[in-house]
Order: sequence, then structure tokens, then C-alpha cells
Amino acid sequence: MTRDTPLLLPMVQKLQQWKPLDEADRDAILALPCRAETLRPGGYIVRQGDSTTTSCLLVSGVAFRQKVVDGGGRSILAIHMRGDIVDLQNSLLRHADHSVQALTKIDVAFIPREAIVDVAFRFPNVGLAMWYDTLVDGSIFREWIASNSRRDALSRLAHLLCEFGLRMEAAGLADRLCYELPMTQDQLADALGLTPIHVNRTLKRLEELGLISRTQRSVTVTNWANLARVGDFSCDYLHLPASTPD
Amino acid sequence: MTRDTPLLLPMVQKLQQWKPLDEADRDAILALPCRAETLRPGGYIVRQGDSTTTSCLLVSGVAFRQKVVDGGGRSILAIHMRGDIVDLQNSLLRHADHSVQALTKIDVAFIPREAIVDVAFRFPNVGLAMWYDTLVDGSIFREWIASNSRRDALSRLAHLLCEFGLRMEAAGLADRLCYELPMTQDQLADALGLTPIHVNRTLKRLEELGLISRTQRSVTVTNWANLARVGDFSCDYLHLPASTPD
DNA sequence: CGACGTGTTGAAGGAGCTCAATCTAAGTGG
DNA sequence: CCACTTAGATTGAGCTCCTTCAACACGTCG
Repeated sequence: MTRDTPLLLPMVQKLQQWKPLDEADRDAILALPCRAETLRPGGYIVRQGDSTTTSCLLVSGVAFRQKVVDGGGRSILAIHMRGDIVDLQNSLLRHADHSVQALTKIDVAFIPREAIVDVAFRFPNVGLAMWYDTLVDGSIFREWIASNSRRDALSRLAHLLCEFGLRMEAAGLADRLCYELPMTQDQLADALGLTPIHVNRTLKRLEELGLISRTQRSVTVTNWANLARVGDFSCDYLHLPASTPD
Repeated sequence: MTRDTPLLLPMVQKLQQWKPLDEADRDAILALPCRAETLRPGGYIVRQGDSTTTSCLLVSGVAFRQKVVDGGGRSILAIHMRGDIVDLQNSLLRHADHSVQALTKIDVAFIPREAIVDVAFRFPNVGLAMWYDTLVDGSIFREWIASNSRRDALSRLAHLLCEFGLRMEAAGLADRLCYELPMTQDQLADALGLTPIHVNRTLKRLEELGLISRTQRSVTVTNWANLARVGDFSCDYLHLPASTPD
């Protein structure tokens, strides 16, 4: 490592999930020009409507994508954690069609679009890994379409709890059976296409069914197999490297 | 042109939407090895669960992506038309997490994954255009999440009619105000997360409101501005080249 | 002709929404 | 240290949009 604490290390770790990288690939990533920043909960990485020139790596904390519809309704489209390259989507397309915001306090690194594109084509392994990464994001979007379109409230919530736990575990940030879910019930509602009131009742039902227990924001899954069954959850769509089985 | 009728021409046309291509770029695409095939309505391009080795270009006709949930419920995730590279998603990830099927009779060209990746990195304009293409797909997925999560039936249906018309027009296949929508009400229901019965009633309401009229599968938009308003439709998320304004 | 896929309509039921009140925990300023 | 505020969680009651169940109409195709 050329520097003491490489800011972009989480990006290397994430991309290696998709494609083995050699020394040169890794160095190229770590040498990317970037600007570090810390945001408080609610702070914006990009705002819907902005024109964009930088991409953004999430270095620590949790963030989310959201889109405003019609009369002020919000839809949360994705949740992101350490290592996620959070704004390739908006930056390559030059025009943000949705916002990305901090859920917790987060550390981010802004990287100029040109630098990303340059590395992607000079180091094909890196480029391919980034391409994979956007495709996996797409796969998760598709699962969310199916979930919010065709599953009932109980199933949707169970599904989200499985996905979040498993992704946190895959990122080495938590145990799938016990983690902090840094979302208010309002935000859960916007992610699931429900009202906060109904989210509250549905959480209660998951508890009564003996599938989870919770205190404040922390979730403990007391019966993973049944939670996954209720949520119709299969981890295929996450395309995780073959180490974390369902 | 090296051959009489270049099978892969629609791919060139589509990618040029995202990025200007020079002679060499175009030739490289047209020279891609591929296998042509014709499928009847309902025929599979890929099946959920298959392992994949080829990508697929849609040369003519209309296709759709779908995912099966829990007890036989289906969710239609996207609709595709000429020029769409329909299976980068599954092929690069090597494992199909959803199916892609013909909606009408379609002509397709299967292209080996390696050839795609090879061209993408030897011709960066092509690679970037393909990357854009997958990002635009992602953008459309996000809009569908928001739509199926936060809009009511009338709005969802109006939104879908606007999107389909505009995309057909952008692909040079139809007029946004008058086109063939090759979907049964059952399929519309699966795309919108509704029941076919409710789709039927909602179509009727759109007619009664004077926004559309229809005979068989053909749709005529009688009031685009109001249809777009009801559907909360803005074409931003399609990232179309600056020629087709909303 | 009968069968099947698709579209259309009616009536009844339910999952989730809206409106509204109450409760808790965590600040914040005096 | 305590009033005061505020964001979030929780609970109740009534309503509605959409679903489910059930017929029936229409065209195509064996």
C-alpha cells in the first residue's frame, strides 16, 4: 500500500467479489483521484435532477436511493453499504433521475467520472468488475419490482430483512441473524410501498410468528429458515460469490 | 456493409443512441459472431435458472423479462423491442435469475459472451455504449419499482402506455400516439402488479376519461398531455437522446 | 361443432389505507 | 434538573381500492 489507510480499499474489496484483480488493477483503483467527505443522516450524495460529474464510493455507513413521485410520495429504490459504488448510475448518464442520501452518518469518496472510465478501459478486469457491479444492482432492482408488485406486506418485509442481513454479512459488516437496521418505519414503508402504520403492524406480526425479535433498531432473526420461507427469499439474485449459501 | 443485410444493424443503431461510433466501432459490432433464430410468442430466450453462455440481440418483435414468485405468481419486469440487447444481464452474470420470452414472433441473434466482452474492451466506445445501455435498463427498472409501489392502478397503466409509446417511437417503430401493444390483459396485470380484471376496468376508465381509445390490441392516445399527467410520466428516466421531448 | 384463450361484467370480501389519538425516548433550553 | 419540544412508534376505527369468485361473450382453431 502506498499510503497509510487507503480510502478506496472498500472498492477493491467489493470489486474483487466479482472478478479476481491483480496487483496492477488494485493499485490503479487505489490511485484514483478522489475527494473524501462525511455526511450526516439525510445528507444528499446527489439530488434528483442534478447534472453529475462525479461518481461516489460509500466508504462507511448506510445510504439509500429514492425517487419522488407525483404528490410528494417517496419510493426507496435501493439500500447501499460499504464498498458500494453508489453513483455510477447517475454519473455515467450525466443526469440524476433519482436522489442518493445518507441513512446513517456516512463517509464517501467522490471520484471524477473521467477517472472511472479511464481505469475501466485501461484495466479490463476492473472495468468488467464495475460492469458486473452495475448488473448485480440491476438484478436487485428486478427482485424489488417483483417483491413490491406480487408479494403481500408480510412477505415483502420478511424479504427485505433477509436481503439486508445477508448483504451486511457478505460485506463483512454484520451477522445475518443479528444486525442494526438503520431505518425508521417511515423509510421501511417507502421501501416496501406500504404505509408506516402497516409496516408497524407487520413487524409485530413477524414477532408474533416467532420469526424475529427487535429492540429499537436492532433486529434478531430467531428463525431464518421460516423467515426466508415467508419472504419467498432465495439469494440467487444477489449473485454472491459461492461462499455464503442461503 | 460487408454483407447484404447485416443482422446486427439494430445493435449499431441502438448503441449509437448512447455514444457516437466510428467506422471501426460499427464494423466490429457487425462482424460479431452470432446465430440467428426465430421464436414464436411465448418462446424462451433464456429460462430462469439456466446457466448462460450467450447474449442475445432482439432483431425484430417484442420480448419481455419475467420472474416467478412464490405460489406461481408472475412478475413482468421489462419489455424489450428491436435493438435491445436483451440478455447481457443474465449472460455476464452466468446464471439466469429470470426468464426472457417472446411476446410477439421475434427474430433474435445469439452472440457468445466472450465475443461481446472482447469487443467491449477493444473498442471502448462500444464498451461504453453497452455499459450505458445496461445503466438505462437499470433506470427503467427503478421507475418501475416506484410506479408499482407508489402509484394507483390508473396511474400505473397510464405510465406504462406512455413509456411503451415513447420507446417505440424512439426506436423508430411506431408513433407514440398510435401503436400496437402486443400484450394480453393478463400480461399487463403481471407487469403492473394487478389482477387482469382490474386492468380491464382500468383500461375502460382511461377510455371514459377520454385519454385513449382502443380496438383489439391497438392503442390510440387521444390526449397525450393528460395521459402523461395521470401517469405522472416524465421521460427523463429513459435518458433518450435530446430529440424526442416529452 | 366444442374447446380454449381472451375479454367483459357483477357482487362480495379483504388487505392495506386514512384519519386520529396516545405513548415513548431523546434532545434542548432555561 | 425539569419543563418543553419533536421525531418516531403504537394502537384503534372506518373506509376503499383492489382482489376473489363466478358468469358470460367473443373469436379462433382443432
